[in-house]
Amino acid sequence: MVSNRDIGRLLREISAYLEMEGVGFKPRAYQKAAEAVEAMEVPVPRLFDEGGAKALATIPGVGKSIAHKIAEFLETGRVAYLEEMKAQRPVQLMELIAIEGVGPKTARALYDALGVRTLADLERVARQGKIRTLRGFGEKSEQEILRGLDFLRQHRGRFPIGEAFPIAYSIEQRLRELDCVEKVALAGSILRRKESVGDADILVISKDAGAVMDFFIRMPEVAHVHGKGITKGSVRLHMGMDVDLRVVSRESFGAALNYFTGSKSHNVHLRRIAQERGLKLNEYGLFKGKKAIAGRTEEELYRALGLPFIPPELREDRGEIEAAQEGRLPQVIDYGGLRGDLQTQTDWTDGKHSIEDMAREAQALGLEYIAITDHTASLAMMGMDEDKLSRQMEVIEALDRRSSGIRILKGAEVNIMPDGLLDVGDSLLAKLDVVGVGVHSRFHQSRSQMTERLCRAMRNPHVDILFHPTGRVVLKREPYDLDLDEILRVARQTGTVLEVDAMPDRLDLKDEHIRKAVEAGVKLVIDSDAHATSHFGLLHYGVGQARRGWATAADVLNTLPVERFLASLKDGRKSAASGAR
DNA sequence: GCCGTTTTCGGCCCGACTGTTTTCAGTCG
Repeated sequence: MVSNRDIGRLLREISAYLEMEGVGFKPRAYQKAAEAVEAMEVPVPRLFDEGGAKALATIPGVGKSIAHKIAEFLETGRVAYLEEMKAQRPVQLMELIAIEGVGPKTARALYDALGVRTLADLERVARQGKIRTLRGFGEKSEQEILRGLDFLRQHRGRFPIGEAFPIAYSIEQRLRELDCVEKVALAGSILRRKESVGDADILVISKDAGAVMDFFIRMPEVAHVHGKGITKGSVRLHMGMDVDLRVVSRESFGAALNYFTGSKSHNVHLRRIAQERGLKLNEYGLFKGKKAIAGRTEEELYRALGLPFIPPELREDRGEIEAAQEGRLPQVIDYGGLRGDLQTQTDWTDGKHSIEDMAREAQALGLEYIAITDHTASLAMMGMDEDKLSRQMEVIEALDRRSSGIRILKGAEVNIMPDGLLDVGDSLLAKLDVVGVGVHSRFHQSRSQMTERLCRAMRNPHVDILFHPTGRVVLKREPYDLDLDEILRVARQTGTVLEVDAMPDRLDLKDEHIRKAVEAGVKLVIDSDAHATSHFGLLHYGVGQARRGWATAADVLNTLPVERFLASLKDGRKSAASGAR
């Protein structure tokens, strides 16, 4: 089953190879087409089934040529055009450019001069000191590449939750529909909502294990079957991830779910507690001697151990068991708990859809308010200058007056300059409902510079929210070097809200940072950072992340109705005074 | 390769930053 994401990836790959060849403008066309495909609500394969290549060409940014390549991909699983380019320069380009600082041109230079085709080749020539001898490269670029390789290696074989979850979820849904399946559940680190996972675990109860296994290993996304028995099947998917399926008994379901969900250290701790009570805990149940005293459900299991149910997102043995024993386990925020979204981009800058479309979709998903936060001027690629922002504010006001059922707030994603000043003047900021600020350049400042930069921005009395506060990218880039304690102190002092960016490749703040923020009494919001209507559906990743950070609804301001939300922002008194009340 | 109330050719988000140069190419957002 080919997803829009798969097609997007294909188009990006073609774009990268074209860029490596130094072709002009085409890479950009494929890039845009990839973005459009990924932003589509309708599955592109269905579009193709119903209307052929002609229907594909109705996608904005997809013309005749790209439509035919998508069609070829859907029909044959490959694209000759891409294969030819690969034959021309047989480098594993997507792997190589996954390293930060390495792009298609660098990959080409390394191939042409040193024959680098794979990450292993790259590491070898870097260690041999050959890269620094090339024209245009030096010692620093060689070090940078080695650092990038190191980072990649630490995360090898891991998949961002944004890739792993949809596939696992889709498999779970299909298993659920089988007649022979009584119950099915996702387990493992996906259930714990870890930001990246190594594999997917799925449990089922079934009278006909053989039939379930047969279905499982014949799913269209299966590339290789590692093994298939009566209770366990294991496959490798085309996208590289392994999925394990286990058929368990009704009596053991809760125990198995607990065992396979982990984390390992959480389980070890639970088994120790069982031991202290003269019990034995394993994947089949909780036993007193030979007699099972719990195991059908996780609730039952925890209760028998003298504990309240501990949500999977908390099971890292980071104090959750002690908290549960002492009755101070937090009531973490619900997946349906958000009423608003405070970071959305539209076609006024780099978003795909109009303000109206975004508002309509947000409303359809049950949100009560959204802030439109397009980029500001100094983002060279696309930002709005003050005139354009002013015009947009008028448009938003008019739309908001006309709309019913959803409140549309005037906002901006204001750029924080290297010195901590903003690229929009205070008088205009004062007129916005929601001012978000973020860093988009000069990531490599010193720790003290970056810390002071963010603190200075937060001290601006109009700044409400610090967007994606640490700049990290899952499996690709560590947070900026900054003093988080100082950031939290100033956030608390100034009443600045920190964002949990729900985009699955950002998930910024990290879970441990959220927990620190919660402990410091700093308020949070969870935002989609939507650049298309389909992105509102990603908010649950942010909620999962917040749950991993022990955040309750009270810690997350966009669980509030809109007026109370606005009133709890830094300049809330202003809003409350001027707003309808 | 795509697109068009400046349409079927000639444009295509572009500036900051870095490391390498001594005027620039590549990457990033």
